[in-house]
Amino acid sequence: MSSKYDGLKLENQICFPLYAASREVIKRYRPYLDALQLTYTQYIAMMVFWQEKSLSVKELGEKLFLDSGTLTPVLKSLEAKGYIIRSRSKADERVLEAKITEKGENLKEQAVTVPQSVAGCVKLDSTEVKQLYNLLYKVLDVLNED
Amino acid sequence: MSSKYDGLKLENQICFPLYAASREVIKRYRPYLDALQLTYTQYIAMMVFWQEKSLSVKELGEKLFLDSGTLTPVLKSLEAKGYIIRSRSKADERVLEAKITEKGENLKEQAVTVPQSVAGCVKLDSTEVKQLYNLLYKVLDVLNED
DNA sequence: CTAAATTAAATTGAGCACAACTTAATTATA
DNA sequence: TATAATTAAGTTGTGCTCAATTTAATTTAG
Repeated sequence: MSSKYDGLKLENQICFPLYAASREVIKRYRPYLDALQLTYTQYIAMMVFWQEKSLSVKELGEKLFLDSGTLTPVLKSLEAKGYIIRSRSKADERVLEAKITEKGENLKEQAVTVPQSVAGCVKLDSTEVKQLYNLLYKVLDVLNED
Repeated sequence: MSSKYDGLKLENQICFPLYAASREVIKRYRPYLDALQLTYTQYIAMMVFWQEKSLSVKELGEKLFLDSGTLTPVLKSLEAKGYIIRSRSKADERVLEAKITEKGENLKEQAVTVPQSVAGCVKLDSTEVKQLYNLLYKVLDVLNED
């Protein structure tokens, strides 16, 4: 039996399992990230720095889908821990460049086991992971177009 | 060329697109929910009340994957708006029962168009939505087992 | 060249999300 | 049946997340 209210059920809105699964997976990172003294947001920022070495707040924000309101305190915290250095661009004083330090590079060695450890909890086979991955990026790409 | 650090790339961790897509989709709800004077968390709580009419904080928390630390202020806010009433269970004074009001029921009429409006932004076809749905619940079910 | 528009970060304030702890009620056990 | 253990909510404190605003630097147009 269906009604005009069916769309208003939790189990009929894709957005709810997305939201719940996201939080539950992030929770699984916590014990491993606690050992590194990183929050999840600090961790994904460091993942970008391990690849890019140096970038502006705006560039980092585009990669993480976060704005300066979120990133400014996260970057200050990472700088306080000694993993990055923040400095104004000489070419354009509006731009803040964040650059990974030697200490930040070294942290990569300790972080390298984190993804495998968490992957063990999720228990999708490689085909399913690929499917999920493609669907999520399809959603992200469309929403990112605006 | 692959390295032992490949797992530490954003694009190789399922958790990142999950986190980013979740936030981006929720952002699409905002304009519609603003019109109802509801936040997203208040909205998913109301979705449960539209189905269940009355339940305890614990039961609601199990459905939403949220604890009393999050739900207590959300429920107080919904009560302040007149959509629910909170009262202690007579059978067990520890339990707080939250019950939808007439006004809360009426809100459903205004909310009924929200899911369709947002679904339009996501742009997955019905097969893809079903796939995504199944994969997300698979992740949730496994993580929920502990 | 200068005023207006744009841009990049930072700031502010509201509302989660969650861990850790507290309080009060109920249940289990010695 | 005392008391110990457990349970349900609430409280507290930290850290996002985001919208809206502010500040300062740069670019664009008149």
